[in-house]
Amino acid sequence: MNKKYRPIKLEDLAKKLKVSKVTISKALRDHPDISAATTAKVKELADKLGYMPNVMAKNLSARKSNNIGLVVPKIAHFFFASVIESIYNTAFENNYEIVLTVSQEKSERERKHILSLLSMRVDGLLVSVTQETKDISIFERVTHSGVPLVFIDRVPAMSGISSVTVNDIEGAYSAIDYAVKKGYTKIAHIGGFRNINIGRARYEGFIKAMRLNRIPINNNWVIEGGFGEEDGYNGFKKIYEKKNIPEYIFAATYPIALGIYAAANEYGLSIPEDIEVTCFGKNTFNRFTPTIFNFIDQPTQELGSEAVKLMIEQINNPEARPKNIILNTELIIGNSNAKKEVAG
Amino acid sequence: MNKKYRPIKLEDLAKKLKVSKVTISKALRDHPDISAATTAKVKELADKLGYMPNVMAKNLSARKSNNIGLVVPKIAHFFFASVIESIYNTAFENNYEIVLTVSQEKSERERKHILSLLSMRVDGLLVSVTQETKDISIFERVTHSGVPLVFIDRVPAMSGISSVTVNDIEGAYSAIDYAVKKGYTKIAHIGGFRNINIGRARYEGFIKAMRLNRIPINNNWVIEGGFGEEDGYNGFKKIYEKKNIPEYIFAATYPIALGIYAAANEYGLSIPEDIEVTCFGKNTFNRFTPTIFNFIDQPTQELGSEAVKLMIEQINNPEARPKNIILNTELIIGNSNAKKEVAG
DNA sequence: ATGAAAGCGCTAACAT
DNA sequence: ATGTTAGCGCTTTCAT
Repeated sequence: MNKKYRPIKLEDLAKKLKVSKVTISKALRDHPDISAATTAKVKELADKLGYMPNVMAKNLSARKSNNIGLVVPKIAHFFFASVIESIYNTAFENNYEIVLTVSQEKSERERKHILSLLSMRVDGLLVSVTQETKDISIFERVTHSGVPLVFIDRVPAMSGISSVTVNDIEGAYSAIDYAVKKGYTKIAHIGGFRNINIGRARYEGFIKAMRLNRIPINNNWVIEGGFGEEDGYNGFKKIYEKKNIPEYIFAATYPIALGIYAAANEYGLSIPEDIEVTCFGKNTFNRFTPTIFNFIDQPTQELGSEAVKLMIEQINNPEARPKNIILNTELIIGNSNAKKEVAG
Repeated sequence: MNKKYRPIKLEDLAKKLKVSKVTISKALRDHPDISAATTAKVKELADKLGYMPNVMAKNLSARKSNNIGLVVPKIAHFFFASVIESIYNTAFENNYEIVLTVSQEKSERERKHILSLLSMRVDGLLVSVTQETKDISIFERVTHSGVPLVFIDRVPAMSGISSVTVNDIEGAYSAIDYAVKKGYTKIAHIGGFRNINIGRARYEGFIKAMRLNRIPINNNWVIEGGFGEEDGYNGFKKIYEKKNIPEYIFAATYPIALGIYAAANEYGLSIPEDIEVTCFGKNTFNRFTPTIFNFIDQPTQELGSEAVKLMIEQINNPEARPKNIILNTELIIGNSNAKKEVAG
């Protein structure tokens, strides 16, 4: 290992070739100013010496980073892992780098990350907010800085900003509609915080479907909380303690459904035999295996790719008006899923 | 939106306060040179004006990035999502930024990413190689550049480099041992490519356990391929076509197991009733729900945190000798898992 | 076709 | 305690 290693720079190449830095710089970028002969010579030497441009210097000089900042609440969660992967792929295809940060559902951490991404002078910012984000001042600061902002799936209460989301109301509605058609009347909803769109819209879809189907809403069966496993777990316990068990639960997220499962299990209740559960999300890691939940499937790949495309549009055309893209969900019933996919 | 927005810089603050840039720079960093009074004044103004240091300039000047580059084959895969999340958390605690790139199991893409991370002058490089990586020249280039390198889980055939891995041989051994104790003799292995450690070690553990237990090895039942679902699917088909079905399959990864499940399903075979399957990995997204596979559980959180710690050690002490950390696995049998966790 | 000079925003070394 | 100078590695005028 070469301790005293110092990366070679333009100047080193320039000296060896007895030309100026500028010539090297231009040659490496195939600038028409430079003759084919010297360009070839420069490239050959650069290759031989393993020259690597210093991107910090390059970006500083160019006053742009070619980076898109990304802030998500979680990674180890199927929905986000899948969206992130899609974002990376789309960015790669378009020659952008993604700088990913993880807020761990903490709005304070989210704030810090956004500030440091702004400090990095990212060309744009892709954000899926935490479940506790209420203060939107940081986002106002972003737009005020002139940095394009696109929200993905989770959008704070704030207008005039581009976003890519799914039709949560429709999705929730379809889950309740399915239950009603199946003859259930004892229907519960364990939902997320309503300060952000997905919590609110899923709740609204639930209410709307209940009303239109004239199913009475039992307030003990409508729980508001976080989006995680512990929230589903606690939510179910709250319901159980009232000594009146629903037949069907619409959970706002897959982790919530897992928490419900765990709590039900403790009380000796089986899913889906005793209680049928439907949730947003789909664990495609398991797409071949049987599952005990029904899913309101979200198009994670599209969410990611549309968000990046929208971002690039905004970067290239800062005048563009904010655009809100809404994608559709699909209700997938329990094991029929596994069977269908395997058959297809 | 302020189109003509230009981020404020040290100089702007300096002018307003009628002091020099250096004073500002030092004040903001709490340099003892500067009096408490001016420091306070500077900070107040910086705050008011929303000053954000330009990290490109800062890093260029400081000749270090405070970034650690990370290259993984996949994100939307429980194992990697979990390791990545742990890496981000540990880096955050230690004030490092992670720059994540995804090779999508393509060694060519991996190479490109490593080069661009080197161009970014990352302080160190964390890599989990693709399943097809054979050419190690890029890694030699990294170490030759004096950039600390730590491999995570997947290590190419190359010595003298730090790594954090799990005890794959032991893990594989335990999976076979369990099968033998249960009375199975018709045992198959659908494994990954043996050009990288995890494919090779899992295969070796399998062979070793079979030999020590004096179980005959049927070559039709030992498949080498990739680590993905399609590889498990194709692997099982190959076995099935020989018209002799094993009782037990040890799959190298969770995706392979999923592929096996899908293929078995097509032939009308059930798992675990007709064939029992054990694989590396654990889908903690499902840790509460029953599962049809047995798992050789890998400590994903520790893999991530140990890797970052090791990396920081190497960054702080470039003289440090390479260290190879090997973590243990744990065999988890089917549904006992769900029951245990819920009970606990 | 090639090069000299200036500057991107910051920090470190050396005055004052 | 504060300021001056120089330089990080690159790109962009503007000459030649």
